[in-house]
Amino acid sequence: MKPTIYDVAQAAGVSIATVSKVINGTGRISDKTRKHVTNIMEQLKYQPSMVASALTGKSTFTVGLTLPDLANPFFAEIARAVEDRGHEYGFNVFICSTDNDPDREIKYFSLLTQKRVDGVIVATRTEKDLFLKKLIQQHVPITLITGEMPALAVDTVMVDDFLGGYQAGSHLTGLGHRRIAILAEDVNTMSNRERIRGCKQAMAEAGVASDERLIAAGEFTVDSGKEAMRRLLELGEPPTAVFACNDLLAIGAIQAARERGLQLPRQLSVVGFDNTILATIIDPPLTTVAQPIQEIGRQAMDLLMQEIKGEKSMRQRVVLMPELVVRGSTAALT
Amino acid sequence: MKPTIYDVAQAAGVSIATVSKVINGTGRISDKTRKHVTNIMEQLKYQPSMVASALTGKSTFTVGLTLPDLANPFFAEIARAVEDRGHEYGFNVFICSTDNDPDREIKYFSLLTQKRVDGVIVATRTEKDLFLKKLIQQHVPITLITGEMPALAVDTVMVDDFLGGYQAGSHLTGLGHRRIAILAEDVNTMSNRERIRGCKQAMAEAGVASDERLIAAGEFTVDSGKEAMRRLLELGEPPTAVFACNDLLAIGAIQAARERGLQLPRQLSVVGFDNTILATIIDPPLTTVAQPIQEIGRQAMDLLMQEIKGEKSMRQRVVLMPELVVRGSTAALT
DNA sequence: TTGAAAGCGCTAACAT
DNA sequence: ATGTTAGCGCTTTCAA
Repeated sequence: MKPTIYDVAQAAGVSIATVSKVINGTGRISDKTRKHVTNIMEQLKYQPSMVASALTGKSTFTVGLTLPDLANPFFAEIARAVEDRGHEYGFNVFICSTDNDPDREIKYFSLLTQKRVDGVIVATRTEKDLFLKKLIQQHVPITLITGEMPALAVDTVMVDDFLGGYQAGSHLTGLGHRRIAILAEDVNTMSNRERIRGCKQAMAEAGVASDERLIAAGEFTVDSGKEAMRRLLELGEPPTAVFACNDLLAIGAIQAARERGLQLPRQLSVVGFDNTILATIIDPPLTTVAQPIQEIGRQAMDLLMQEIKGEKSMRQRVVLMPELVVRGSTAALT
Repeated sequence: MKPTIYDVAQAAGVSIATVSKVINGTGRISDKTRKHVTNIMEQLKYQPSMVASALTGKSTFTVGLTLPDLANPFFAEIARAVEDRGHEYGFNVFICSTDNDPDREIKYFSLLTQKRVDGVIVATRTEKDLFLKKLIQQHVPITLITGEMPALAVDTVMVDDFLGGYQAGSHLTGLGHRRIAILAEDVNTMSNRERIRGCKQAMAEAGVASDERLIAAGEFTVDSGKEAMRRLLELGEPPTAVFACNDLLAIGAIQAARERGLQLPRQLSVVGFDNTILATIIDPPLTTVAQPIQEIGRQAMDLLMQEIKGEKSMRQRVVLMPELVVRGSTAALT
């Protein structure tokens, strides 16, 4: 059996209280006994049980991270960033891919709360924010990322989607494009709506009319982007440029264009969003609006930690700036 | 405060023992009280504390997953597969990216054991298997994936790397290639060694000499592959085909070839390994040796569960078959 | 069929 | 400076 605090107390000839104190560095212990106990602990390879200590009211040093799909490179990168910052705090993270399935969300919700996680970072968003509301109701510290600005008082870190869309739009209009299509994951998510709005704003400022027929929606997949682009290319007057609301869609668009025999970027310019590893892998390399993924993970964790430690009474919203990264998938209209 | 079993007992007018029994479906309880108690629990939104129950000797329903880097698409896909199977068992998974850094490994080891995880799936491998040995020593159930065949009695699920290499090699020689380069992540990992050996075997059988100067090693990154390929292309008699031990390296090779102005696959054939999402995104689409990622995750979890439940005395090694997926990055030598 | 009570490994007053 | 002890929320004999 694993040694307990009793075993080390006995072996050291002290009380368990003393051992507890040297473990936690609390109370006043003579240097001598401290060292002695420390030695014994090492000898016995003693590992304090966090489950026992959690039961006494201390935290579990565990947080949950819910996201749609860990296999999606964007979320994988987010998860890594969150994990890293968590690790610095000595926290572990439970990863929870929900596939946007309410049933999975509920199941994970129940597992997380039963395990008494100290908080959860939510990168999912489903109908009516049911998951979120349940968490709030249970007073679980939360921070929201990758998302909307919900009608709920919750810590949030987000990027300025409008600005990102605007950057994409200006880039394209600046290149002379006037028939600009937009590919969204789902026009109903606030982030996508804002990106679209930003893009349209840039177009309007450049005197470019936006054509609703050039706005297509789908899912967060390459195939969805490809399909949508195919349809757009069949239009009588096809677009000369596309702004896709994420890299996966942008890649689908590129593939569809290739399929049609178009030369990129000469005959079609494509701008993505996210700046995942995929943007550097596709040919031509994707011009895309970069999200500061590291920073998102870091800030999300930081906010959550403050919440957990009760260092903060006010909820806050951190808005990070996106940045257009110009690569080879965009060119001046010829 | 969150309601405890006492609150439920009191509200239901029964003892905590009774409540415990209806929670766990143990003992004999009359249908009437069972329903009554169940109602009360719902009313109070009672969630049994797994930390308390874990303290009484039950398991934590938690496992750890160690991998080099969650942001690497291959490992992200592995993680997702593991998570999914774990979820079916009602388990959560702690993700632990180590960057192959022994310090991080140790820190995670200590966190995982202190939290009394029920087991860990290890997809990392570092010097001297220190991490692994520590786990074994602590009697933590383990299963190894993505890896070697260690000189340790541990459950393992692996793919037949030799066969995978052989498939890649045969494909290339079958296409008429005779100058075949090999890009490895690290010639010292057993899996890479086996892949190389398999490829060489296929070459030998086709009467193709293998040239040690055409074998390059690097890291598990695109850049590393690009760099290695650049050097190979500067050789007096450059290769006409490359077998890369993973998709990232293969992509680097493709990019280096492009950089040189080579037409793919006409002037250079490339075969990867893993069949990650990247293989379908790169242009030309990558011919690659597919690892059955879902199956790996599933089997790993299954083995671990058996181990945890003590249903099995023997350690086993499950060997899965890889499968060559032919796409556009390979062509007959002209 | 139900309940009383002892523990699981630890923390935190409170004594000494 | 160190020890005693009462919990933390649950499971599990063992009685009733």
